[in-house]
Amino acid sequence: MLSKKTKYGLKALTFLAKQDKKEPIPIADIAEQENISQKFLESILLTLRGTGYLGSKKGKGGGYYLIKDPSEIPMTTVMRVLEGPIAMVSCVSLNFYEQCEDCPDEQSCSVHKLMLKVRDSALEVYRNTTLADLMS
Amino acid sequence: MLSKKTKYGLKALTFLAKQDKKEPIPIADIAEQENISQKFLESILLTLRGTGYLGSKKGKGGGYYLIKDPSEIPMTTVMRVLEGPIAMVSCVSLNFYEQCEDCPDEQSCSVHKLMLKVRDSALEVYRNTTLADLMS
DNA sequence: TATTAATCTACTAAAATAGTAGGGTAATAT
DNA sequence: ATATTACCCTACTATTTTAGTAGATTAATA
Repeated sequence: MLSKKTKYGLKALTFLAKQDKKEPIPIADIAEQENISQKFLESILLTLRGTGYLGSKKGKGGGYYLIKDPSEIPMTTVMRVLEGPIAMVSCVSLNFYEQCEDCPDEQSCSVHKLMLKVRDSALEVYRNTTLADLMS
Repeated sequence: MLSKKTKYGLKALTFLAKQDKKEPIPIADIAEQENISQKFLESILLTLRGTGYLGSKKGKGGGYYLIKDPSEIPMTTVMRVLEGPIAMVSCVSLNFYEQCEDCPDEQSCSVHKLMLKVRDSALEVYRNTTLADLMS
């Protein structure tokens, strides 16, 4: 299941992408519009800032805003930051690879075989989907 | 992340598929060979029996065995029984559909849009992969 | 200087995961 | 008849994740 963190993060990004003017939007506004706990959203946006796609400004007139065009924001980065590894087992993870401690041979492991396929197909979706695709 | 339940279930199924003779294999043997807690495996195999692909026999000479040919056992069924819905959000689930309580409009929801694509791609993998594909 | 709004730190309650431990019942082969 | 093995329960536990809440601090702006 997708975590609420990811769900809210995606909704917030889409909300920001939909704004006409690229002025900063306060967390409170996003939280209210998208029906998200403000404090929770606070930490989510902070996490998302780490992608480099999101900028923030303090003080009056401050808030969050997109740095890049939605079409330049692929879901791969967003999902990795919010949800963690795209792979369902660490032994097929590109960015978070780890050997399974109980697995004697990766090449002959049935779980490895299946999860490799699943990862590839998910990765293809995330790579070919940008924030712009989610706006319409 | 894939649960150990699913991981162990897949390993057990593959183990059974690899047997030359289709005689029943005791749980204890599978557990030992695949390095799985016997009690845990017990409950997993019981769950898997619900798919109709797995048979069991009590008493001496008893155990678990495949009813169908591995090539006729698609991962869709196996994954649904072990891991639950293939969809990452209930609003895109085929077998476990539920409306999101916080979502005013499914059609315009960015999460819905993305997760629909992810579900489709995962489903394609699971539908086109059978137990036979995991054996080699 | 006051206000606004992001940032940081710490804590918590509930649920899920991954088991362990132990009991008894039912079927079957020898 | 006995041993073996699946089946089916209950109950407990330890760890991790999830989804927050609360409150203090820092920075920018009017």
